[in-house]
Parts: sequence; C-alpha cells; structure tokens
Amino acid sequence: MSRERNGGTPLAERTSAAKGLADRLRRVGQRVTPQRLVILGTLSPGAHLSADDVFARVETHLPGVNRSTVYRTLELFGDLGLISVTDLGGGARVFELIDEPHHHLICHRCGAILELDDALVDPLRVAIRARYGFVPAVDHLALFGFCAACATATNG
Amino acid sequence: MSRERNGGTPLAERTSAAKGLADRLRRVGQRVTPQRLVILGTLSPGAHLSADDVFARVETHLPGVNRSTVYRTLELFGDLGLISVTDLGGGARVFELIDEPHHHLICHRCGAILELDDALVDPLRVAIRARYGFVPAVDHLALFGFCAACATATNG
DNA sequence: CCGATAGATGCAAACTATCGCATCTGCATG
DNA sequence: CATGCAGATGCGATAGTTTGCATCTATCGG
Repeated sequence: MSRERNGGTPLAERTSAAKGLADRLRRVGQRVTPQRLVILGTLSPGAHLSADDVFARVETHLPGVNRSTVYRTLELFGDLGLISVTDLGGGARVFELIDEPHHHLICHRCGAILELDDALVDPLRVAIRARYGFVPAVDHLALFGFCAACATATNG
Repeated sequence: MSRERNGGTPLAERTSAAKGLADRLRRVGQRVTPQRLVILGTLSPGAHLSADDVFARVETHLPGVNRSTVYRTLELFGDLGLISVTDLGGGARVFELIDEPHHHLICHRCGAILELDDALVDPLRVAIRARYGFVPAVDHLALFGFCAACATATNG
C-alpha cells in the first residue's frame, strides 16, 4: 500500500476490478491493454449487453476504439471464461459478466423467455465431466423449444 | 399406385421425402413451394451445412432462388423442428436434418469437437419439462468448455 | 531506461444474417 | 377452370460479425 510506484504496473490499474483482470490476463499470458480494461469495465453480472451496447459505452471512455477490437476482446473474454456469450434469438448475441450461472428457456413460437434453474443443469455438467473429462463452461445456456401454452396449442 | 392423377398434388412431390415434407407443411398450415422442397432436399442427417452451402446447392436445382429465401426457410424448418440450427463456433451456423439427437462439446482453447451422448442430455430435457411444462427442442446442442487435455494445461 | 518483438489494435473489406416492401403464387373457393 | 388473397419470394438495404494486413504497443531482456 505504501511504496508502490506507478512504474510497477504499466497502465492505470487503480480499481480492484481492473487490477484483478490485469492479473488474470497476465497469468494466462495475455497482454493488458487499456481497451481490454475498459471493455471489461462496461460489463456486469445481470446485464445483457450486445456488442454494440458495449462498443457505445467503451467509446465514451476511449474515443477511437474500433468495433473489431470490441468483438475480438469479447471473444477473448468468453474463451477465458470471464464472460458468457449467448444467442437469445434477438438478432444480436448478448454478453454478460459471469457471476452466478443462470439460463433461459426461449419459446420458438411466442418468443417468451423463462429462467431456467441452474440446479437442473448442474447434473449435466457433472455427467459430462465424469464421462469425458471435458469441463463444460455452461454459465448462460439458452435452450429453445415450446413453452407450456404453445406446446399445447401446437399439439392439440 | 394406379389411378393417381398428376393434378392431385400441386407440385412435383414425387419422392417420398418431398411428399412427407409436403404433408407435414400442410398439416401445420404452411404452404408447399418448390423452394422449400429443394431446400429440404439438400439437407440430410449427419451433414453440417452452412446457409451458404445450402444456397449453393439449391441454386443448381433452382437458379434465381434468393439467399433471403434460404435463410427464411431454414429458420422456418428450425421452428417446425425439422432441422437443427447450431453454432459450432466456426463463424457460420450449421443446419442439419434431425434424425437422432446428437450433441457436441467444443474446446474453447484447442477447438476440438467431441460427440456428446444424448443419454446424458435427456435427464435435463425431462427435468425441464417436469418443472416448467416447457418442451425443449434440444436435438443438436453445442456446449463450449475445455477438453480434458486443455483443462489440465489451463489449471496446471 | 532503451531497443526488439510477439502480439494487440485500427482500418477496410468481406462475410453472415435480417428486414421492408413490391411482386408473385399456392391453394381455397365458387 | 377462373378468381381472390394470405402468405411466400425476390430484391435491395441494413445490421451484425469476422478477417487480412499495416501499424502500434505491452512486455521482456539488456
């Protein structure tokens, strides 16, 4: 806390969130750049942001940032398991900081979106890991199908 | 087999596959068009075709067909549960005629694709139906995560 | 603190997907 | 078989996403 020089960390990693990200990126051999810090800063758990939403917010803090950078960074964060990337069927994919896993059931017919309890998904996660050794990152699943009302309407 | 006149069916629904589709479309109040029959004809179980693949094949049989029609028709078939629509992470979504449900595990790190036994997925399907009355159409799931090798490499 | 360099960013173009609207057509009806 | 119309298609425009390449920079070694 006392004799930490600015030169110690190449960038302004003052907030704890940014510092946490910076450390995490370095740990996996990724570079820490202003763009990456700001992009992560725009995301939060519970907020479904499109790539364009993220771009708009990032631009206010970092004018001149490029759309490609936003897309590439979001994909990187997705691969690193920092954020979830989900197609809810609304045209653009949504990005969200991962906190508690949560999922959605989306009706093909009426478009209704229900929440799906992660407790129902967890056994699948466990089974996959046990059977294949594959560690699934299912933090934000979107399953399509028919809601109770539409299923009845379609069959009957 | 004997006294069936051509006028009985508005289009060339000679093959059994096409006839089956035609019947199925009519049953749910959808029209039977040449485009729809040809587009379905290009799909098969086990083949992962992109929209562009489908378009290219359809074009040889039906010159002048439009990309939009292919996209719209593929979406329709998806909603009808005839085909599966899956993002395997390769840039474009893939379409496939539904036969036996099958799923994929895709490694975020090395890109490896493993098959996932539907028997592991079925309990989730059942649980969702029991809890919410929602009937999920999970015929071709793509779950991202880390394969055994990469999971080890990442943690250790 | 400086120079070297692997890797990130900016930029433009290409690719993937969707949408609005005018026209055309399957098919139900008479 | 002729007619009407809801709905499908073609077309162009636009939105959403990815990619190749030149330039720039975070990080490492001296």
